[in-house]
Amino acid sequence: MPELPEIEITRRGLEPRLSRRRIAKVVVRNAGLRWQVAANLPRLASGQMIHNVSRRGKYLLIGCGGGTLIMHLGMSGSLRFLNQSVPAQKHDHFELQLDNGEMLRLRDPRRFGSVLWTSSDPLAHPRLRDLGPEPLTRAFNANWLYRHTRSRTAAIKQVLMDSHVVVGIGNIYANEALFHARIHPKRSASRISLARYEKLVEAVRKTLRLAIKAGGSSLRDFADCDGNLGDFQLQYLVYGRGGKPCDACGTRIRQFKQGQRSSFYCPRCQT
DNA sequence: CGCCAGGCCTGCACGC
DNA sequence: TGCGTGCAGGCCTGGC
Repeated sequence: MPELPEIEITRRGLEPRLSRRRIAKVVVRNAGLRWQVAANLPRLASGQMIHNVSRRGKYLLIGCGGGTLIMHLGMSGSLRFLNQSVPAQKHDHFELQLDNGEMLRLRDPRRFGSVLWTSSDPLAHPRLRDLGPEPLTRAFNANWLYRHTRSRTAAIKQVLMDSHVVVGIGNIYANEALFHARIHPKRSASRISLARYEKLVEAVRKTLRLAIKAGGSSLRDFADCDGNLGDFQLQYLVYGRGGKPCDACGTRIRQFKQGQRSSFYCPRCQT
């Protein structure tokens, strides 16, 4: 489900309600996530005071006094605050019970998500240390993209979705951003000018900001940690619109497979 | 039944 | 030899 906007929406919901709370108990109902949840994680995280909730790419970082809980929502994960008396359902795999009777529960039908614990610098964790810049910071800019694509033959869409180049952009937002930048998803990344990369950087930022503002995209099951749905799917200009007319010129939106993912573009607007 | 779905790691083959 | 790179497969469940 979640790309950067959805994770950021989740983070904003978690921060005020987790900060300065103590983890009373950790419950692992099903350790079989993307990576097996470590057997000692409940012992390490229990009793910890939570200081802050941050985000790195699509990873949520719950910063505690003695370490950091790192969570990834995979394709189908979502987090929800519930009263501890609410019974767990089939795909509820993990929960943090807090010292105020509240509980944060992870639901993830496909189990591509993960829950990790590190007692050292979370940014040095093997899953995080090689990640590219955050797209909403100045470290992500046209020069960076230009430099990193000189020797690459890959298509620009696949480069945008490569978390070593830039984090947080998944299939939906890659499609949408390329439409805004008027760049064909199949265009070789090495054959894009610096000027066009300037446009693309702005398009990525605009797309992500608008999505965050709309509460993210709720296609099937994404909801924030209070169960509220996002609206951004109503603003899609190409994603999921194969065969429908382009908003800008009326040409039919085309769809094709690129690296096993669906790509959508307007053959007239995007070159 | 087959295909599709918001992610991303791993292993392999290739070319420099 | 050792890389960076590109590509396919795999992990899962659910919905159409």
